[in-house]
Amino acid sequence: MTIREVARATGLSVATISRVLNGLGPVREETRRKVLEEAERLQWVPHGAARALNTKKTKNLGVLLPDMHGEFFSEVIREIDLAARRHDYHVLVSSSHSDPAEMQAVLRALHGRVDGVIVMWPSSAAPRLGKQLLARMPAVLLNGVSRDRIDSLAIDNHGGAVAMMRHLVALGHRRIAFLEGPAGNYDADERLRGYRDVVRAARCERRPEWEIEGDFSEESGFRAGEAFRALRSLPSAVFAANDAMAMGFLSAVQAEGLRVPGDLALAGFDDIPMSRYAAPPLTSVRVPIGALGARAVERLLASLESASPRPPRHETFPTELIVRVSCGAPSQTLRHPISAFNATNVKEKKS
Amino acid sequence: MTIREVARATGLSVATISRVLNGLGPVREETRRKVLEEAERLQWVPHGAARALNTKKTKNLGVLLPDMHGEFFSEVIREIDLAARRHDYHVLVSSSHSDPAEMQAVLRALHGRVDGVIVMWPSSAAPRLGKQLLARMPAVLLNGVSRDRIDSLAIDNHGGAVAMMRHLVALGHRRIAFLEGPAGNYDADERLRGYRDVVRAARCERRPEWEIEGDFSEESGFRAGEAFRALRSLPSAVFAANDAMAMGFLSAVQAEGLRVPGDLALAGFDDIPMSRYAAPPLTSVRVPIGALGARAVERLLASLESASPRPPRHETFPTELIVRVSCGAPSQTLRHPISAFNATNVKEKKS
DNA sequence: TAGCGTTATGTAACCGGTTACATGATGCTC
DNA sequence: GAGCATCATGTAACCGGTTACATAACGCTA
Repeated sequence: MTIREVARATGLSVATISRVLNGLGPVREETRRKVLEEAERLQWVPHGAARALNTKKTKNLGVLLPDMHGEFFSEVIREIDLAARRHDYHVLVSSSHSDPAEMQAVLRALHGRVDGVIVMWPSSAAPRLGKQLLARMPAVLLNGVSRDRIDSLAIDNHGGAVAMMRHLVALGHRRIAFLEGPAGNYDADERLRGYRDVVRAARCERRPEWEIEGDFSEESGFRAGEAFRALRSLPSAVFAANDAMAMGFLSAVQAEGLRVPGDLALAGFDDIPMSRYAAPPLTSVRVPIGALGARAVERLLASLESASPRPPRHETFPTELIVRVSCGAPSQTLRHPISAFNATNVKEKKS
Repeated sequence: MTIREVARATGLSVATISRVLNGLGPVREETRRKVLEEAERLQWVPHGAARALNTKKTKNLGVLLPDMHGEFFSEVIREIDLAARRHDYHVLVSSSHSDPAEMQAVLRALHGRVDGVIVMWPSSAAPRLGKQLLARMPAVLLNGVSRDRIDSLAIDNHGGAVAMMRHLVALGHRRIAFLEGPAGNYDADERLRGYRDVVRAARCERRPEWEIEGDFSEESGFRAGEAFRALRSLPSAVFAANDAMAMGFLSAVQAEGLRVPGDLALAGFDDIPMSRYAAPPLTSVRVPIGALGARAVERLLASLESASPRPPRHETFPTELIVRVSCGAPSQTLRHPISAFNATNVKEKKS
């Protein structure tokens, strides 16, 4: 079933069929109706690849995600898909990439299948490779700051961590441990940096053993919780780099008989849905996942649809402190504004 | 940068370039090397749409998901993507469909963009619409039994629910409430059916108010937990149709001072990662998400690659009872075998 | 050295749309 | 009624690959 068959069935030419389909050239109302009727009757749908070949627009967006699990990623995909569909685009995902070379291979294979890509690559090594990888394809980096001339969006990880630490300090804590995310992960590193900045600024007690290793998984949090008792000096609060680890940690220390927040304050990051239902409900930092995905699509489409190349922009999304009872404070929500919220140009630099 | 430019640069014809690329016809080793070198130097990658147009293979698979959140969907996508990539396919997702008409529209738009689709449509209404929707595109139904001639895969929801109920009965419970999933959802309905079957078979006490409404969300579980006290007659156990609701419910009843499993046994379904870290760890029914996704891909590719149409098959995946302490039993794992595990032909019927 | 099979490569049609340009019909003005 | 603008439609080139078929070169045998 091709456009030519529809043309034959209606006694018109292929050009007219195409015009009706795309609402372009002038077409008599009667002709238009006849074409639509016949197309419907023959169940004809234009062939995506054929169309893509000469318009050079596939109406597909690629989404590349790192090798990680969890609710966070499903939310991002969901929001991206919703935003894309509003603009008549489809989403091609490729998840679970651990290694730059593999990602590059996928990126090449995407030539002619997508019009642009949204790349989420939280490895700190990303910026250096960004330019080489993405030079030939319009792209938006999600959650990895680019030092190249590529649009990018990020969460204010540092600001969120600082806000949480200040909250803990305000509650009187000076002995605060940090449960780290995977080394080399951009989000994890930024959150750690925020932790350290406040530890220094607020003259908190500092001990190397209070920077505990983790990898963002519930299990690593659980293991950290099991090992917690063995610390030579116990902190009064633990700030986990994400909620999943906080939940695992919570489960382990409660099994050991520790009471939260009575004996120990606990805080997380991400505010996943489950955190509200933890026992006790978990104080966390909310991350605007949906807004992030939608904005990435907007940005990408804007640069696809504008003829002239636009200067790359970097945008940081603010986070929000969600105070529940796991740190002993009364439940409330504090917005945490950051100065860099409005889009700011990244200063260009030679490659 | 097209194949013709590579041809010009090497002094060869486009046919030879194409042959080298696809490893087809006979090519001199020296020629092959020259082509590959030049392609690399010019950064040439074949154009997906052009290729798709005449091979009639896009090497893309579509995945249509319903309008639901949560870890379950991200796992399914992940596994599908991994399996697809092993076979050199890409995955085009379209999520958040609530309405058959909308889904049909997307399905049409996929013509010429994908070679086949994996459809997850847990609405009980799906089977009737399946044939009309999917007649023109190779498809595998995930988690919705088809009464039409379409391949399908499903979880043994009924068997899993029965196993859990028997476990509760074996622990001495006769007053068991069920926290339902959304009405019309296939998984939810099957789990409810399993609950009712055991209630009847084991002569459990029956009360209409013990079939509590829910919609699979944490929040609906939480609300059910808040309302729990108001029941005129309290059950000794609650079986939630999924873990997310169980977690919400747990949070609410614990806040009211109920002890689990002391005062009340609680069980879930899905065995999401978080369930292991609940306090108390949640007894649940494990669902083989990964295997399901991978198998769907295998099936779809098999029917794409075989020339002759193959008879549609329906396959049910077994579940596994995961016993933790939320029901008061000692922690252990029971496999629950079902008779229908091996693929069985769905009997064909006239449409 | 003619004849033939085998191997390496070239030529051009084709996939199913879009669109620049050509053509034909119609209505309006003077 | 000739000239011209406007509208509706048709013709055919083109997008960038693949592949059937043609051709050229080579080696081998009789």
